[in-house]
Amino acid sequence: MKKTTIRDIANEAGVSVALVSFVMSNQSRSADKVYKVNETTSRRILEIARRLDYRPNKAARTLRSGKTNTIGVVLSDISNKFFADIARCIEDRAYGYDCTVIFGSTDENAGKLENLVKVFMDKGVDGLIVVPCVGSERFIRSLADSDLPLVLMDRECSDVNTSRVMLNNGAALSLAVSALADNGYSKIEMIAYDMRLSNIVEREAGYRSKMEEYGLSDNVAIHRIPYKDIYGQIREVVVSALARGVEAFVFATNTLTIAGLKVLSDLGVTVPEKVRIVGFDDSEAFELYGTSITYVSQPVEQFGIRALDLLMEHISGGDPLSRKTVMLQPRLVVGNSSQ
Amino acid sequence: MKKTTIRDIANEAGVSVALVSFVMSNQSRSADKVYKVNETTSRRILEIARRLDYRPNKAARTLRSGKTNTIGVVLSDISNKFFADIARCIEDRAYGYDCTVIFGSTDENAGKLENLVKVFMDKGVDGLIVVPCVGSERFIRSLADSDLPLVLMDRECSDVNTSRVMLNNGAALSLAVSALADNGYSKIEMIAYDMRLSNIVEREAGYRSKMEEYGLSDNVAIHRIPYKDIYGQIREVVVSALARGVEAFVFATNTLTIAGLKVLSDLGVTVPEKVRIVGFDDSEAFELYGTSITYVSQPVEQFGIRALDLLMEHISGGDPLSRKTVMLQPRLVVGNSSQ
DNA sequence: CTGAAAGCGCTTACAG
DNA sequence: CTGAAAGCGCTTACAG
Repeated sequence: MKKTTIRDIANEAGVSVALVSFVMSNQSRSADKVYKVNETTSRRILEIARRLDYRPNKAARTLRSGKTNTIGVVLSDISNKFFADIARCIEDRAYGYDCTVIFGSTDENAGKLENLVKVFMDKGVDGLIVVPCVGSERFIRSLADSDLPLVLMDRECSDVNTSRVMLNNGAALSLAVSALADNGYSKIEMIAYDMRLSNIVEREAGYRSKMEEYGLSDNVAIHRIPYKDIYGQIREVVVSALARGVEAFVFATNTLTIAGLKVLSDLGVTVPEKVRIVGFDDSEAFELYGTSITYVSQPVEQFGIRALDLLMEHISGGDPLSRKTVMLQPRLVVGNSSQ
Repeated sequence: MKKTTIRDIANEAGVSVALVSFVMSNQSRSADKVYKVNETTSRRILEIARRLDYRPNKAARTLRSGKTNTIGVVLSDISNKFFADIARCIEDRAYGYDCTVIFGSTDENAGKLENLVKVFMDKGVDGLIVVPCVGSERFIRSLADSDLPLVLMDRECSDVNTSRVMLNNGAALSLAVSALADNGYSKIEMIAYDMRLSNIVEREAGYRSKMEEYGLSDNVAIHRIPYKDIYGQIREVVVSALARGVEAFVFATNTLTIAGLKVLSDLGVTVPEKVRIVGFDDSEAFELYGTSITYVSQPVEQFGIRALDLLMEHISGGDPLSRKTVMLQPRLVVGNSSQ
């Protein structure tokens, strides 16, 4: 019941282990490739391998070759729907690359991020996909300077020469503002996070510049909510904004959108009669809300797919100068909440 | 810039690699343990290791010892909130065991499950946590007969001698029925899946027996929805049930609950005025629904924690006769939807 | 208490 | 076209 090794096959076939190894590795190449190995021998070896149910020992292969066929993905929180969806896409696509994936969640904590990356490197990964968090910039820069292939996702990190896949965050909030301004609303306020994450910063910039474009500079108001007690914080903001006669809210993230809708619902403020909103990201929660939600949609699956493809490109050589930035475009889904 | 190995340390310290290896592995034991190695030497070796930033090569260690410090977790779909939450718990807890986790999603497809398990075994895992799916019973039985530690989660698989962590599914639906019957409702119908998953079957049994307990056998009605086009299927069921004068619905899963609420909302059937419902699992979507939902709550984090603990117990020896079944208890969260 | 040596299973030059 | 051999970095008996 011991696992069969390359040596067992060699004995059985009466050839050297080297030849078996050669045949086995060529096997995984293109099917139409003509082996340089004698075809009869090769066929015999393959046959024996199948009969003995040969499974290459990955640890030995890794030790020898240095390749692990494993990649590490460091994201904020895998139980968050956005990242869970991305994780799923990466998992599926990695399968095609004959590659397994290990995930880690940072909870927006730079220390955890650093630690996770170290654990993954110790474990042995061929490359890393990382969602930066506040405070991790320096570490990520040093990481990029090492020779481990790296792809950044969802959030920028300045002065890092590597590939990345990002959302056009400015465009996302421009779409949100336009959706409301085009319906004649001008008192549009933004609810964002306190955190200085690049994507949040860019979304704020998108909001601001679009407001200016509509000549609404004087109405610009960005509310930066601390990461804890979101509901309570938003409630305060909403109450005072309503008192000032706000006409609409745009939200910087999905979590903020849900919390905002919950607040409005609890306050008995109907949408879109009393106030208009444009959300961020889709959510199954929207379906149970009374009115259909207008929201900015991200091509979630593209995050995973493109990031993995870029990483694989790095891993399989590819000159370091060919680093690419993939900019994903947001899309507006129009519902009644912005009418 | 090459990675430092045990040999570099040995050279630097003027001792054998064996001694270094011995010191390094003892180091990871209890801190108060007195080394049998000369303390000065040991200290010097440790010091050099730190100075040279020594990181043990996991592949070499695995090749030699056969241990990978990796476990595989096979679940339905990691982008599903329930499983994503579990994944997160397992990830966090595995860290404490100095162990990494690889996840795989079956999409309720026995072929995928089988394939994933094989990939994980080839990759090398010390153990497996598996959520069975319909049709995977035979394969899982054969898996349990191999010597790879295995823990079943969320769903049963008969005749498998291994540990498992399950929800008391019967009790879950009993709670749901009681919540409604105690409020005087008797025409309570259940919406479940077509799939013959053990947890669904047990939930149906729980519904049925509780109805009988209340003397409502004649009102028992279980609607089994196919896995595709859930919304459309539920809509048909709901419309005809309403025509028959149904008073309440109980749902077998979270997805069904959300879809059901959506259908009711679209039909303009208000809850609890026109019909009462008890849902399954919490969801952020409930927060945006007009009335608070009564639902059966599962201790989600316990699934991950207990399953991992059981698996680790298997892995670190533990006699095969001590297989345990952990039965998690559901809890009823009362809202207005059942009043 | 410490060292020399074998070996885990594979791949990769290097001969022939 | 095929084989003998070295070596990836570690751990584990076995000597001394």
